[in-house]
Amino acid sequence: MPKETFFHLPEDKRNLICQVALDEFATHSFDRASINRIVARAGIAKGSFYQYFENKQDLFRYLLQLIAEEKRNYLAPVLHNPERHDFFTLLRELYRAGIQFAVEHRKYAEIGRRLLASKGTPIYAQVVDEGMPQAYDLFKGLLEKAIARGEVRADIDVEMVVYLIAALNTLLLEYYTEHVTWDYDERMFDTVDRFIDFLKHGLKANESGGVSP
Amino acid sequence: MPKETFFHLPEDKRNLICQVALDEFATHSFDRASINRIVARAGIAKGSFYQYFENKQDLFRYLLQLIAEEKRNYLAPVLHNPERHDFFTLLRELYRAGIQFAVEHRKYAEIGRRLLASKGTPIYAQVVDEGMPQAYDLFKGLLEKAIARGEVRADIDVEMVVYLIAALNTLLLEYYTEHVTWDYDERMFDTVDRFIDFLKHGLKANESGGVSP
DNA sequence: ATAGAATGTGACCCAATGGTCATGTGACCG
DNA sequence: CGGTCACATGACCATTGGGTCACATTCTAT
Repeated sequence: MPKETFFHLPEDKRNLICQVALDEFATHSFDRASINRIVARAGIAKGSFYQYFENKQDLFRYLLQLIAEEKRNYLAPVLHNPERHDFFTLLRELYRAGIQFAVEHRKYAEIGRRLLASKGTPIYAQVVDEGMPQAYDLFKGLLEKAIARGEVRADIDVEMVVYLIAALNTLLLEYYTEHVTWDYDERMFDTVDRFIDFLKHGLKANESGGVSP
Repeated sequence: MPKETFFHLPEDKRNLICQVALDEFATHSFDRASINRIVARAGIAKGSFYQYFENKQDLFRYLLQLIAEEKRNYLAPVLHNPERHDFFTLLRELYRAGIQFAVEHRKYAEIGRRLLASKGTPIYAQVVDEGMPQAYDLFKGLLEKAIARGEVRADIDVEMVVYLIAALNTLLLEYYTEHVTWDYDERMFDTVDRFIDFLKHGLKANESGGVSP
């Protein structure tokens, strides 16, 4: 985490450094992100950078923290009282909130995506091990309750489905932003609904000859 | 692609260089893979390396070609006569073959995974743009035929489902190798079947109160 | 005004990398 | 045997990066 000196800086200078760094990490993998470029763009001396942050990873962790905090603002309302929704509606809201966060914080989303994709690199091992179990536990808890309430089939492999639901979260965002749009509008609701429909009913044609659901 | 000199080498020397390079690219991202390490481990002079390959990317592309050729051996039998299977059985076979390839060629699988995950890096843009449309077109063709034959719901968003089916291919492998095992045995059939079941029927509990399918 | 603390500076350090190039070696041929 | 060609060699080059450090400047308190 940043040193005291960083927090002594005027706010606009702090923001500038963070914005420049966010740009850099959103544009390049961790390995290719360059402190030389960051300091040049932020207009600070390189030595000063090390007065604010321990090292490159320290900066990166700080940014990840900012990102996580902001994302929490989007997810918290949905998770405020999960019992008020059935499982699929809750999932729909979680996915929707995730997309809203991403389209309103594009750089944050890209940094998160790069981080997840960096599995098998040193930075992943050093930074990621914590946040994942929480997300898994959340989905698992929700799924088990939904099974108990009869909303979700009881004959599924819970671990596998938890894994899928979490992964589909990422997939949905990627599909929407790469194949549909970066706008937060009707199409987003459309796309999320189609994903949820797929999750509910699968692909198989109904054998009675009618349309599935 | 490699220079003539590479193919003049004794076969065992060629194989050694390839094996060492495969190790390197399976262990590190493209950016972190080091030619210095490769030549040291292969016991060749660095200058010699550049007599065999144009540069790092040339070597990488050559390895990718080897990988693609080997993978084709696993997929070709399944795709030999797709009409003999219904859509879900065909998909099951494709997924199964993909896992078999991966567990029998672990390094190849890891290199492929790293490459796909490297979206947003220079190497991805330079190497990947071709292979993807083919895979998409394949899945799309199969899906459209399945819809026409009444095996798959006609009310789905084809583009989206093609995207999902392709992505689930990767997810299935990741889930199996990280959460189940690297062995090619009963559990693999089990896991694939559960994935296919999910694809067919989704998660929603059957409203008539019985078990879904 | 002055001293000390806090902060700013950028040249430098060291390591590592991909790639080059002048030279060396060995096989082959006439 | 000498010349030529194909290949091998590893020191070198240029660049880049993360991080350091001796010095400079600014701020604050007395």
